Amino acid sequence: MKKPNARDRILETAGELFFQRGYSGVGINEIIDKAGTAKASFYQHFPSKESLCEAWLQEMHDRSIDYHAQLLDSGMPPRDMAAAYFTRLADFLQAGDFRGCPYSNTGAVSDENCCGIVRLIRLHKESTRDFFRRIATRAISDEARAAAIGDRLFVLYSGASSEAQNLKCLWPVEVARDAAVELLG
Amino acid sequence: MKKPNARDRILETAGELFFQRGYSGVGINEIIDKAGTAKASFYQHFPSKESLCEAWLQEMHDRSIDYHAQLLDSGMPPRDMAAAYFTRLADFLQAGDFRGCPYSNTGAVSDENCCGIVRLIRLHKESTRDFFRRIATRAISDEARAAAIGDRLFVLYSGASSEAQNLKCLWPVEVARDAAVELLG
DNA sequence: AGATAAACAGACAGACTTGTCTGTAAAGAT
DNA sequence: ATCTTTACAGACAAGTCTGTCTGTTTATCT
Repeated sequence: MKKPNARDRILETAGELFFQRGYSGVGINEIIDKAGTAKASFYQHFPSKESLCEAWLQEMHDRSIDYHAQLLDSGMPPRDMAAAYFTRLADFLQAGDFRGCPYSNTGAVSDENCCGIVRLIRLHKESTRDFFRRIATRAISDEARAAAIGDRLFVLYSGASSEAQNLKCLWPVEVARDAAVELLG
Repeated sequence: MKKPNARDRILETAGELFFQRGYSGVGINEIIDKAGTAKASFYQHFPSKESLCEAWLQEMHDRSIDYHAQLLDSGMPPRDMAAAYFTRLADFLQAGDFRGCPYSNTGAVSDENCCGIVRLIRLHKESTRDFFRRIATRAISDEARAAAIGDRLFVLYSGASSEAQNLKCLWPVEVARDAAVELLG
């Protein structure tokens, strides 16, 4: 019987619900019901729904940073790294019912005054761009060309997530993976 | 003094607001206020908010079909067609305060039971994919290869819109355009 | 002029939302 | 044993939302 503290239960439950139905599609009442906590407990740990969202994005971002570092340290050739990344993306999307990128989805419903959320989205996106640039740098000697190819991989990755969500299918990810392999091969 | 009928005013106002702040971020009361109509008039023309959204998506889709046909009939070489398309996308995003793709943004907040909306999003995305495949077919003789490159252009296009929105900048579109030119050149 | 259609104004219902508040129960620490 | 922290339960405020309703005004057509 897992019984972590209330904060962790809230964060985990909110993460699942936010991912599945979007930040604006889930209310606090549902979160605390499913997490089995009282509303007062919620507001003891999070000053607002927005700050809960920030904690969720931050947690995913931390995990993403770990994964990027792990992949870059794996010793694989860059082409295989990119292929592994896209294969994992395909698994992730399929497992999550093609809900796409949580950051982009959250960004689509948060206006400019949610500056904490917007900041985290931008942070994560820039860090993912940087990850792809690092991969490209290992495959391409010309520095400027490597940066351009890295950005290209990043754009392909984003489009693959987005269209897999819209079309509820996997081919955009496969297309992006093939393109990435060609660009790095 | 333009004074179209109430339905047109509602549709135009809703279009601007949906685009700017997202489908779920705009209420009917605001729409009818800004359109200068009564609520009863709204429900005389649209049975629900969802059907208003469908009318909006349909209208944009029709315009998009026209633009695609016009571009394909322009007599430009395929590489220039794609370049023109991405340049226009950049203008569109900049003019609209980097709000990204209305279809993807709407898809991010509509669940599966909004089946009319989901259908239109899928329709539009498939039609855009088809547009890129047609461009690729004119530049690449091998049929299978052309289809694959067309899909790649489509994924680049989607990623460019999405990341231009997230990062509030234009470089993803420029990256996608350069990649498209390379793929077709 | 009289009939018909369309748009007007706006109250209202019912169900949601976030966030605050009061009070209670169960732990662990000194 | 008492004190403090943490969590529980849930009512409540104040506002939002969509959609329905009654009734009035304006315009067009015959």
